[in-house]
Amino acid sequence: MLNKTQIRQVLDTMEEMFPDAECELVHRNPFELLIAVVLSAQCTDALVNKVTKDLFLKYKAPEDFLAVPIEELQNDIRSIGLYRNKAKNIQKLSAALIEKYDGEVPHSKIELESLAGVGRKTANVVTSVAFSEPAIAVDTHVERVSKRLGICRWKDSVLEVENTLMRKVPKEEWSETHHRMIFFGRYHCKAKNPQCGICPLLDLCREGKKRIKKLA
DNA sequence: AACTCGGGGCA
DNA sequence: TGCCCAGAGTT
Repeated sequence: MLNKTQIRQVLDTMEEMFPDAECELVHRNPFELLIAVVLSAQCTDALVNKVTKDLFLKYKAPEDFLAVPIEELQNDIRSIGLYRNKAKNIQKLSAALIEKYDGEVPHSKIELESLAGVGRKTANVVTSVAFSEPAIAVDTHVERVSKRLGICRWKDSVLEVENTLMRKVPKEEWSETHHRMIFFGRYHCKAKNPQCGICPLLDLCREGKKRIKKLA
């Protein structure tokens, strides 16, 4: 297991590799952010950005999503995949916002997770990005990278990975850490073809060294 | 813990 | 073509 000093090195190196690692969603208001993140499940953020660009010209508030038949909403988000579930969730979620939260996006993770289509990761991202409450949303990239590097154990659950990261990373860096690890995982420490041969973190990486030895 | 939804992107 | 994706809900 990596100690705090080693994790410090890891994060600094990731920042050098991906200096621009930041979420484009930062510039949205809380409602648009929530919708965008719900839509982003199992598809790339590039695609989400493309779709939401037009989407938010038409739908600006929860009422707007309820004003159309579900087939129309489905069609508007069709290219994003999983669109039937997502359209249904967005209408349910919009109704809940109006009924329970006066049309506003709630701030607490518990309330957010009670909304249709919003799970732990989405709630983390929204509280972190929209309300500046520190959080580390553990997705597949963060989990894989943490396990390969030895920041946590292989068999750790998502929740354990999250707790370990929160314990070992200073709170004010949780949000950046999340984005750095995602970029690192997506473009470098890939699930299928990790770039261990050219990885500046190889010396620190348990799995990477194993992998290199195996290839040799 | 495993399965499903699903079109787009990439090899 | 086939495989995977910045997930959540259900069984």
